[in-house]
Amino acid sequence: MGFKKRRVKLEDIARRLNISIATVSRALDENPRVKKSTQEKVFKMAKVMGYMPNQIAKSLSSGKTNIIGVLIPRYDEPFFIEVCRGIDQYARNHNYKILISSSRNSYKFEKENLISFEKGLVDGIILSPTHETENVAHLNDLINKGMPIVLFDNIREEVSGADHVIINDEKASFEAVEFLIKKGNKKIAFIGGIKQKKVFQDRYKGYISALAHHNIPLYDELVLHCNSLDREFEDKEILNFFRGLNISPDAVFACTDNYGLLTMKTLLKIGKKIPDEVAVIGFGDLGPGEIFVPTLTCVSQPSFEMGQKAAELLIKQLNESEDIDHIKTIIKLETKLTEREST
Amino acid sequence: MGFKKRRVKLEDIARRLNISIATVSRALDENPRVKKSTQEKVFKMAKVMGYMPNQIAKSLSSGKTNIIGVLIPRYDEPFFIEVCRGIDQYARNHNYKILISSSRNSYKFEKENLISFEKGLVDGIILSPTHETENVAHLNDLINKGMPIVLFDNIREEVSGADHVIINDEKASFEAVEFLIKKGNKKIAFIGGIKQKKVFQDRYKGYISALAHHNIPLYDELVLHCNSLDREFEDKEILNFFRGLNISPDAVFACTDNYGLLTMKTLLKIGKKIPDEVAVIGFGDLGPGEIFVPTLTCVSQPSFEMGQKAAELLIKQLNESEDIDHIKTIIKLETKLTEREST
DNA sequence: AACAATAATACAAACGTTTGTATTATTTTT
DNA sequence: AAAAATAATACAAACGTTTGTATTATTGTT
Repeated sequence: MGFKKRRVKLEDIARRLNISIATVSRALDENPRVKKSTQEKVFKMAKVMGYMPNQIAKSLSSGKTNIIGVLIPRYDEPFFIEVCRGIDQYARNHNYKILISSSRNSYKFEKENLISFEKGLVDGIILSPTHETENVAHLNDLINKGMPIVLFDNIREEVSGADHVIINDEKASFEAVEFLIKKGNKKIAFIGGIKQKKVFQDRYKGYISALAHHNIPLYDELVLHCNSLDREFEDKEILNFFRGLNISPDAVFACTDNYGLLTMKTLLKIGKKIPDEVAVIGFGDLGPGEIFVPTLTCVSQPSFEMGQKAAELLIKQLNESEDIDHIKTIIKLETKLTEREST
Repeated sequence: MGFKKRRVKLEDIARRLNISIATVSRALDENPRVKKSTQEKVFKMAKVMGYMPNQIAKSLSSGKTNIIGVLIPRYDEPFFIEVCRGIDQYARNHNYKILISSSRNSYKFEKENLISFEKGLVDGIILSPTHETENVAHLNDLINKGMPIVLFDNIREEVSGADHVIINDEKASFEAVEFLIKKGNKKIAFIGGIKQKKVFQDRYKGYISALAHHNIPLYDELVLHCNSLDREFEDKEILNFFRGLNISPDAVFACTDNYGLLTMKTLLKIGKKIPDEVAVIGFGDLGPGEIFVPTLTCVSQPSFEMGQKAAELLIKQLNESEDIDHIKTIIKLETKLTEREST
């Protein structure tokens, strides 16, 4: 004891069997160029000696790591975790692993992380750019250098060489708000997220156009764009919003599950009955909405599937010939409205 | 266009400057062996040519990847994500990245993932073994091969060479139950998790001994060990439990946040008032308990810190001399009871 | 100006694989 | 039994770094 064993390598097996390294390598690959009986000897010896291939050496030699880099804005958002699960599942089934990083909602960290990915650890990248990403030059650069990239969630259309996986946020919101309208609601509040994010812009557009389409007036007072990046502050922001209202809404369309839950919590706190006095719809549908009392009606977003699709697109890119320009693919997934007790 | 650019490497810089690769390498390292003026030339040229070091080649040469493998039983458990956040933060500050995998609560996948880690991609491993892990030979093997390992959460004391990061589950539970008792409750239900997990065993022990210590009878009927591995089934399991009770509990000690929330939801559904008729305590304290109405009193577990500590222990191991046997360290973190509306 | 001391750089092996080409061994053909 | 065809294996370069040692260039000393 006391000494870490030196790893056994191809050379060790080769020496023990008195054959060349190349033959050992090919034998383990079940390459037909090596005789069946030799192959068996090699396999047996490899097992006896506890051989474990060195992935790093393989990667250097092959130029592939079989690792997908995943960059999300934050960990504590079930949506992103669910997307990661989807990526992970698809990737694993196709012999890829995933390396997850968080940009912590910061452009600076996003760039840093991408640079670390660029150092060759990763064959391709799936990311949701942060809202701070105004300039997408770093992404275009990376793509020009030949790095396959897939964007999801907060996509940036200016990024030309990357595939996109999205949902139709505007349509989904339109339908959700229309649903509220058809239930007879006329003073519908909007709780959005960071304005700079395309998803939230689109959800706002959907809200606006649903109102317009049904000739319902839009009250600016009933619109909140949450700016908090942290769970603890969102809470307060929403409470203050509802406390400060002069118009009393009869429904709320919230742009995330969490906003939906916080809204319900706030409404209950100020003594409103849900759904009798105020109806609430959330967006995302990742579990907690089902636990709350009352349960939360949601726009159900196929998060897991988004991850799978993103991985699928990326792996497809990875298998494309290197000397043909990639043709951008955009996948738009369907949402549906899941009605529960809050409406 | 149409061709991915070949990456520029040290050799390219060397050729352009008419110097040797070794000098370029040392220059970029700011090694004093190279003349200041040369260093500057190299840096400039590296920048001009867009040099990006090849991490894989570095790793092969150095024998270190600066990647920590993290293996958790499931992604959709905020506790594990929070631990990962902690690991990530500490690791990143110490120039390590993390590679997260999920064993999906299966011994088979756990082994598979560990093998993939063993292939040299990872300098060390942090893991929470699944409840299915009866035999820890695979862990001991890995440790004997020299792989640094830190266990957290569902630790296995039989694993001798690995550090542990844990909380005092028994004590935390004892205190939580005692808290309920001191509030005058006498029929306290217990909602536990998978019996095979040490954490749940210990929480159960704490429950038992708190009752015993205060001479409160233990009703087997009031004890549930949830076996569901999936969110959707936990729900039903708990509902059925409460529906089937003959004794009506005046308090519930739930072994996770989620069980606590599901308990509250169920109690509200069957018309109980919380906390007036039934008090509820959860375990973990990772957010959702604060949103629910009423908010959930919890044993607060320092999940993020557990991750940080685990990373700290692992990185310490990684820096230990290779020819000295590692001395097992166990870190026990403190919990505290956070009182909210449910008690 | 010759020599030593030191600074700066170059050379080459190593990390553990893969893979194209060369070589040797075996089988087939005549 | 020799030549040709093919099967099996060995050799060596490559992947992009790092690093110990050898070499060359520069400076200082007398």
